[in-house]
Amino acid sequence: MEEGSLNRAAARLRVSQPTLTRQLQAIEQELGAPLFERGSHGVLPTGLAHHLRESMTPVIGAYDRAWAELTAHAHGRQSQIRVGYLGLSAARFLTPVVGQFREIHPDVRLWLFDQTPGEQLQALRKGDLDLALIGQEGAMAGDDFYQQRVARIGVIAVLAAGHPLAEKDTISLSELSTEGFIVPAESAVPGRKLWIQQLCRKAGFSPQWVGETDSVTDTFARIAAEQAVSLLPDYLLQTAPPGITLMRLSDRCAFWDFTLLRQRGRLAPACRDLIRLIAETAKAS
Amino acid sequence: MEEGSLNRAAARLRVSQPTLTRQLQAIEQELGAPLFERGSHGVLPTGLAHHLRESMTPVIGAYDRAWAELTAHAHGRQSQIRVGYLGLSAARFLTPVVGQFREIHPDVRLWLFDQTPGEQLQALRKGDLDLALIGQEGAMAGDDFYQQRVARIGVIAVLAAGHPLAEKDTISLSELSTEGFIVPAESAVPGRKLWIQQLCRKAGFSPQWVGETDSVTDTFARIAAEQAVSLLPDYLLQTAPPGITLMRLSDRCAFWDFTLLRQRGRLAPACRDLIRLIAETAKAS
DNA sequence: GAGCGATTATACGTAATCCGCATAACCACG
DNA sequence: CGTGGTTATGCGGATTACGTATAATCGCTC
Repeated sequence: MEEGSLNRAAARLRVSQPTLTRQLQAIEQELGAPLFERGSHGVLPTGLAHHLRESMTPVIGAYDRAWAELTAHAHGRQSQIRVGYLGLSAARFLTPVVGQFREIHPDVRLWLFDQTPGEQLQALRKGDLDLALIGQEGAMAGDDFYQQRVARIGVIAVLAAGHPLAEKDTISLSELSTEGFIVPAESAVPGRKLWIQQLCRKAGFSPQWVGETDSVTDTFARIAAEQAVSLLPDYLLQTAPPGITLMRLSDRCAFWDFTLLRQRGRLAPACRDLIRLIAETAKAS
Repeated sequence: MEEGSLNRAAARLRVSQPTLTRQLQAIEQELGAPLFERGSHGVLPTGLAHHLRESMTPVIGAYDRAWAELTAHAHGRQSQIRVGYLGLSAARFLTPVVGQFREIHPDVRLWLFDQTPGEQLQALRKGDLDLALIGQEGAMAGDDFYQQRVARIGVIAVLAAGHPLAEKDTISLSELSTEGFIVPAESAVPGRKLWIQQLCRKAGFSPQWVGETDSVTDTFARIAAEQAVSLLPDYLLQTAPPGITLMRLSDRCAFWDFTLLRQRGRLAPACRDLIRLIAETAKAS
């Protein structure tokens, strides 16, 4: 259209004139109508040609931009990192890291999403997250993502404040063998029930389930109301609400693995730095 | 990504597995990073693959929609017709047609653009118009568009109300031979000056130019102020403002061709109907 | 531990595609 | 009626792309 002549257009496109003629014929045949009218003076665009240019120019632009973004990503120049985390773990593991990371990579946008482990896994599967910070329930993800243990932390028992065991100084897992356990729903925290089950098995008993909840707040409320118990990772130690007593388990074998899941594939430098910072912070604490 | 296996994906895409493997390798090489991690269990998508799907899905969707629209256009199923017209000619030639057309093609969107002939030509060249309704200045478009004379109408002289010739009953072109002519700028109405020049030549004289204007309103104002004259198509006969007298020329050879320009290429049925209606209306009036 | 079933990667021959050169056909203009 | 411009076409060669057959690998089961 700009040259008004297949000859000149072919020269500009670095192909021969017969080639361009045939390519044009192919498109016209596929469309079902001519794009140019030929004459001894050259070619004149039809309305269809104008229409094609108008509608395809933005498509090509969008493609080029997307491709540029993709190659940048492929070469490790990531413009954003999307991290999912469990709200209550952020204070200890994530908050201190954000500032340091921004200093190293001020041009990389850091998105933080407060999500349950179940939501994080779903987001990873959809490709909406690059990194997920969850407990060892990450094992439920199977081989779909890379896993890395960031820290191994203790376990605390959750008791109603008036519970007899709440009066003691220390508590061991076996003392909970006759209690009723409350666990979060499998959809919210996949694998948590299994984890408690295995812990109890090590302590020599099989836990008795008395209910499922949707959130930590809900867990606390029901434990206070129903005199039930549960087990949680110990970063929640300082967050006991009124009516709830949190006690660290004395069992050595009772631990909770803080796990980082990341999307498969090459690790961008920025992402590597972020993971390093998180791992260091977790180890130090 | 949906199948989790090159074998199953190849079957779905109706190609052989080696072919799909090589196509994937080609894209990965061009990107510079793998899209999948291979294993004996099948393939697992990397973060880059997720990114690619996220960014390319809308591009492909936009392409498909644009292509569908294009083939529809190519097969004559046009969803819109964009018509440029000269504001003052609409009442006589275009307004009556719009209603009739809407009855025949209620699903075709009719866009009407009030533009000077110069703007219309420019819009045609950009592909922003399908049809243009102008005077015989359309000849200036050269071979870029199809031309069709819609009607041949008379010419009127524009005189200041106090002008001596304004007192007469009839007027012929030769009586204007000593007057000063005002014409619209070439950019606004290309060819108008040439047309007047040729008319005067037929009448045996060469017109004397005293100024250029940007609009009909401006033309009227300057003619009233400067006692100049001009020539216009006679559909403006009823629109004389105070201080202006409009008189039909008695010369038989003085006429103005009302011309329809249309984009090159196949003529869609809806567009053909619209043109037919315009031509009939013009002929009847 | 051997074998089976599944996976992806590679080798190779063939078929199809695509390109450029040469040339034909056409037109406007002088 | 040639001449310089245009686009279209025939043809040979090089490249590409595909499918079949096969290799290499891995996990699972017996």
